Amino acid sequence: MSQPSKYRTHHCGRLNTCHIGQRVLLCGWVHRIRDKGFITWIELRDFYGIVQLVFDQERTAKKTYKEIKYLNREDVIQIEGMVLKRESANRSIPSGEVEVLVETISLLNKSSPPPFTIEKQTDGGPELRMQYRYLDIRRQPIRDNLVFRHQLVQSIREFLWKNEYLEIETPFLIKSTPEGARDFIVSSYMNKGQHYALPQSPQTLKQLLMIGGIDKYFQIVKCFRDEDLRADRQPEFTQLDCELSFASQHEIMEQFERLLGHLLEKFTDYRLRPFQRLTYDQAINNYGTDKPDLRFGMKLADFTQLTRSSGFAVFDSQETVAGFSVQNGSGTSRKTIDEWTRWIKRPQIGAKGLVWVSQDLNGEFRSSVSKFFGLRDFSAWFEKAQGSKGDLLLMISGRKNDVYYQLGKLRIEIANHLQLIDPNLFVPLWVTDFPLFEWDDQENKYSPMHHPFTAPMEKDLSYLQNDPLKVRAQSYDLVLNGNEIGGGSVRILDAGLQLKILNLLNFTESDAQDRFGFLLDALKYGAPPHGGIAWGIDRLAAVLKGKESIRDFIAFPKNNRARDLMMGAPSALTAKQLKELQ
RNA sequence: GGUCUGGUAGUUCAGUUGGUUAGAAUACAUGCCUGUCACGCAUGGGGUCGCGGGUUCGAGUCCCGUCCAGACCGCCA
Repeated sequence: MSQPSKYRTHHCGRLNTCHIGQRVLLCGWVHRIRDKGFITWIELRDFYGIVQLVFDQERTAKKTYKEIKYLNREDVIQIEGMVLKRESANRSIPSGEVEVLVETISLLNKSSPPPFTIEKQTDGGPELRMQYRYLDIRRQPIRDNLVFRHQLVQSIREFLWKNEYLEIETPFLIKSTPEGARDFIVSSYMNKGQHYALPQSPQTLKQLLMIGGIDKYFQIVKCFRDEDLRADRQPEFTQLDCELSFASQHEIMEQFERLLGHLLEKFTDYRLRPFQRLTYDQAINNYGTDKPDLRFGMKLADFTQLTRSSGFAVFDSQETVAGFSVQNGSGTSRKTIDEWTRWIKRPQIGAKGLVWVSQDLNGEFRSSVSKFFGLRDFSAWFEKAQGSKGDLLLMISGRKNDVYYQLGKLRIEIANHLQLIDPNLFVPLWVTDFPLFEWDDQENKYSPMHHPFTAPMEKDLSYLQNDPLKVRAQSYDLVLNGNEIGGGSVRILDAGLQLKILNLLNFTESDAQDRFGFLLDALKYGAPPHGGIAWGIDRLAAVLKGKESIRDFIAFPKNNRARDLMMGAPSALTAKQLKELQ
């Protein structure tokens, strides 16, 4: 047994009927005061929960009873008293059957009135909560999120340790690479005029570990990208980074499917394995996105051939006509359809309009395009979209890529609107067979869909020279409920092929040597076949709790503009600091 | 870089067609209350209507600019 604490003998939230009759010493924050005149209750809160303290004119010493008049919310106090069974229990908290009759109280530290209430449902807005993040962390929901994140990370570590993965730290001060995201730059005082970059991911380093003979590596590590933020994107974020030697794509996927399956079983009601698998093309053609949410239906269907030469210019003039059917949607009001139409015409989505066909329960069709199409057309479309009586068909025309993107977005919007998504459901899947490259319109060049070290599929190697966009990659994404939570690939093993890929990505031979020479060299010295995967830990935690924003799963997040509102970072350097770097 | 929404009491918000002294809830302070648990009741203090300019007899309200916050697009190998 360790020494008894000078501060406390028990934790507030953990007191229960077992402790009745015991004298206890407790510490915590004054959560709420209910002063009834003859009797006063104070809710005392610590990390473990809340317990009710009781003071009254009969049982409490006059001196103590006077002292509590000066207490305020969030004051830090220590009390000594006796645990009693409550006259009227509060079933909504674990300690609700007992209360502590206080004998002595001491004020350990005074608190100013907090700018927002420290409650489950606080009255504070997001900006204020960020500015006083330490107060926000006192609130149960944020504390629960941090506890959950801890448990998640512990479970991942446990699993990987058992499977002989070695946890190795890689450096944060590394060399800047011009591909990919914008680097955060760190100046060097020892090497004036030169700069480190913070890693966007330990990608090259973990490959070098494999070349160094490490068999299985993992790291739970911060990564840094100086790009604009989103609700699910922070400039510094935590990755589970893994790499394996002598492992095929199949084996890597199998292992990490087991890991996610294990986590889902531990933290959710989900039990189903194996995970579904879709190729990139299937994902796009069926769901309009490479990270589909499979918790609901509404698969996309292509109507281009079925609508040709009808005289309806909106369809005839466009590359693609596609859509999906909404089950039991035939009763949808014009007002709602108009809302969806407006939603999809917003500049962020960019559709030109929305065509609808509804079939009521008697099989009668109504449509916004009845002038151009008839019963035979409508029936054929419904059949294609696997719709039936009582359903509503929604269609968009335009350029193929745009149409599928827009339908993908609309599909999710409607599922949310109609509450088709069961929040307790978790549907993971793998997406494979990604293209190795995509065409970058702005820069007018190829860019890697994953990263430049991803191995092409061997059967597609012949396209590399003449039709690089046809080359598929040995890469895979792990998707959960419409969120990309991980991605990985088998890596290029051959220095010559690696150089060739870098050339295709507009690196001259000397650029490639300058930036990635260390890796190209290392590949010449017996690199083992290897590959790996990286997961976004912040996002995984948020998705498992059914939340869109990752900010409440990070103790001290940054805001929309990458600012830390609490400490006021980033900020200007002093003249002295700047001078030292020159 | 762009689109949209918002900024009024410590906090969350309402504020009509431009018109008297800008409201509510909550928080805070004081008092009352014999078992509360979001306790209740009474009273009170609390405002640079983000900032700058313009229109007007008159602006929280209309116009222009700007700053800040949030969501999204671009971006994020």
